[in-house]
Amino acid sequence: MEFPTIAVIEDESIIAAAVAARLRREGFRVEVAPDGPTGVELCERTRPDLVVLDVMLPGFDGLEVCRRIQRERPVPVLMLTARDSETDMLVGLGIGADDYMTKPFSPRELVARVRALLRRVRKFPSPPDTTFRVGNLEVDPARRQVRREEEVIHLTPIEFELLYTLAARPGVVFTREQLLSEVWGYREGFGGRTVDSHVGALRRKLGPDLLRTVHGVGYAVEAGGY
Amino acid sequence: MEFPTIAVIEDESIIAAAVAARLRREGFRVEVAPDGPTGVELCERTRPDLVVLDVMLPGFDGLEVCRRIQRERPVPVLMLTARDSETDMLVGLGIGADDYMTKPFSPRELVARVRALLRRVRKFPSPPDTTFRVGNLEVDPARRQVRREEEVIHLTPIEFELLYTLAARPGVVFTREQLLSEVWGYREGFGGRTVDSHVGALRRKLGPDLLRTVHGVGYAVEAGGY
DNA sequence: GAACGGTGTCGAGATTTTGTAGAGATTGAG
DNA sequence: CTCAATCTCTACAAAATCTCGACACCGTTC
Repeated sequence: MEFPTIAVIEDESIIAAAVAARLRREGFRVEVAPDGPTGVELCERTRPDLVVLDVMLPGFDGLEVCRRIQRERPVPVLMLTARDSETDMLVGLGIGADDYMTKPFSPRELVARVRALLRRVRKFPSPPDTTFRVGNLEVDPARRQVRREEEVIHLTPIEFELLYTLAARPGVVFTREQLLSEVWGYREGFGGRTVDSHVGALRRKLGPDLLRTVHGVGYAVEAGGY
Repeated sequence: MEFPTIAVIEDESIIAAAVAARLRREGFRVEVAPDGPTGVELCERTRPDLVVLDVMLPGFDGLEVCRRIQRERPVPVLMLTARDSETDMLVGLGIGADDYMTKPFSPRELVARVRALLRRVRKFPSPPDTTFRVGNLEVDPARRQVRREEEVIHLTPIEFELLYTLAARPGVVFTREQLLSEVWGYREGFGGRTVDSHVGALRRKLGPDLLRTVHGVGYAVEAGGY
């Protein structure tokens, strides 16, 4: 059984990277193109099941790309816009996009909408949000819950996302920058000790041994069930 | 399967050498050019998958180079700048670079960003951060860990980098200068017994036989499994 | 085997990085 | 609007790490 392929057409690499990483982690196959022409070519070649498309692109813009790929065959398009007013304008124009998101957006929201769109066309099942274990914890993305011995541990949204991101690849070290872009989605002028604070919060709630600090690099969850 | 080619356009040879050596060690193919015109010519000829580009170059500067190679075909560009303010200016100008690094930078960070950019384009897989063995040690770059019989040996960031650099080419002798530029990234007015100290620390932690002193030259890891 | 420069080692600051509490901003519900 | 929850970020303390000089020792050369 093949899971859906998503094409991401977006020129700002930091956004493209965050979106792609997130979608891959959720189990989708992802292809990325940095401009209009490449994007169209990519869609022709890989025939994705859904397209995430920035309106503002080098080459020719998102509207043109949308038109061209829809000309080939119908495919759901989720369009990224810079401002709400831009969205209104596009809707007014009757462009064939199926959903819109305004930047900045959270990666989680994007995944939710991708799943919703795919559900709507119902051609493919989305990859499941499987519950998995790390140490003595159960991480349940569908319910956005973490449990220890049947006991639900309350986490805030960001705490959950952070844990989910790290725990999905035990032992792998993530830099603060990577975490910012994967968990928060890129927004600029951002940083400070924010990541550290949330790591601290997780340690308070989950115990001090789950999250390992890698001095000078970043954080990782303990690989060996700690 | 071919791994990506990286073009490095940088006039300070000590930096160019360090960057090239490091990227090659990670498994990339690397081409170097020392000035703008040569750089453009190099890109046309070798069609690299990514360009590392100094802003300050003889001939014509990085901006011009960036424009010219992008005119040919889209290719991710990682730009090196001397100061943060310079980065801000470039971002403001909307030059088509995909990421920026301010000197001095650590070679490790550069590799991380190169990998991130390539992951985005996903046309080519980066060479893997594979775990390898040297003697009875396992060196695991993704986890930034060294293990002996499943036992993790804690190394500081510099210790890890130093070992990684030396162990990646067993038997090859590195001078202190080479190590300074490959491990530390070049900074001037630097030296003293710093390298020796860290070699000492490694010997304490890993045993006295792994690192061989080559009198009057430098250090190497024992080639034959010691 | 004496002289000389290279090397091993220790440890004292200096520096960098991290942990953490809490103020203020922000968001969302009612 | 008010209240509660959550988030960001500053400030400071604590921890980890780094640099480099002093000095003893070693290798090489003559």
